[in-house]
Amino acid sequence: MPELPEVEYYKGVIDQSCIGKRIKKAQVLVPYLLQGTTGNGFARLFTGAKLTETYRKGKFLFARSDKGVWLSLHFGLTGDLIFSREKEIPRFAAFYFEFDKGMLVFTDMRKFGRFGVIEDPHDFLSTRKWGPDALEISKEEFIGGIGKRKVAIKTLLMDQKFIAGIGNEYSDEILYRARLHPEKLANSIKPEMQKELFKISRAVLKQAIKLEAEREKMKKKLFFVANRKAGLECPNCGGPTSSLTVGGRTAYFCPKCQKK
DNA sequence: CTGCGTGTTGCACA
DNA sequence: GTGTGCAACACGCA
Repeated sequence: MPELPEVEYYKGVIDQSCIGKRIKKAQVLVPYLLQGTTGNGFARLFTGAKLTETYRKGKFLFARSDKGVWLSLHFGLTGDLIFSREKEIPRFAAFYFEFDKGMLVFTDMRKFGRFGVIEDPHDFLSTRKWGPDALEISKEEFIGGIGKRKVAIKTLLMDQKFIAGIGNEYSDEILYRARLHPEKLANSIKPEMQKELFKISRAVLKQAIKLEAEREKMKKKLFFVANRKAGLECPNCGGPTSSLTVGGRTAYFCPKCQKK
């Protein structure tokens, strides 16, 4: 679930509720998901600290502490970040920061997410060879990449080393809007459509951010993000939607509207 | 009970 | 180097 728009929303959660406030207590509940230090080390590092700024790239989120390190977050499949004013600790909480009024909680039911302590986000990302963020990549780089890769366009859009931030759901939405078949080879896309695809990618992500990546709000406007099933009525042609495995992932699309 | 899945990594193979 | 396919991670749900 958490792709670029969701992570951007989580960035806002920290920005609006946590920046500049003293962390009264930091606690790790699922050390299995923690990287770069131990549960105790993490607790010691953040208890008494203040978060000073956040930075998102692709599906990664970072928050700087005034003690000179950064918190790194990756949401995996089911990671979630909430600011809660309740007393009890939410189910599946992996760690929390307690503030004067409320707590920031990272939950992850399926435990594919990760959190940790790092020195510097840029070093961290460059060692993993992450590509530019989907909202920051230049038109030239986007088009250049598409032109020379002989892979299914869906696979390329989801390739984090090409562009960071787009996952299975938003890639389906982008291709639906561009009327491109998910299996169409990237290097077979015509120049006009390359430009169009660049525009549409940005538009889809920005629209989702505007809707706070909320399923309910996206239901009508981002059809394949919110509706992941075959046999549904395509909002455009009324025909049934279909599914296909592309690059090991399930693609939902409309076979009538999206041609190779 | 079986199969499936929103993400990433690593590895075998063509 | 390029690209593909799969397994693994953990867990709820249909």
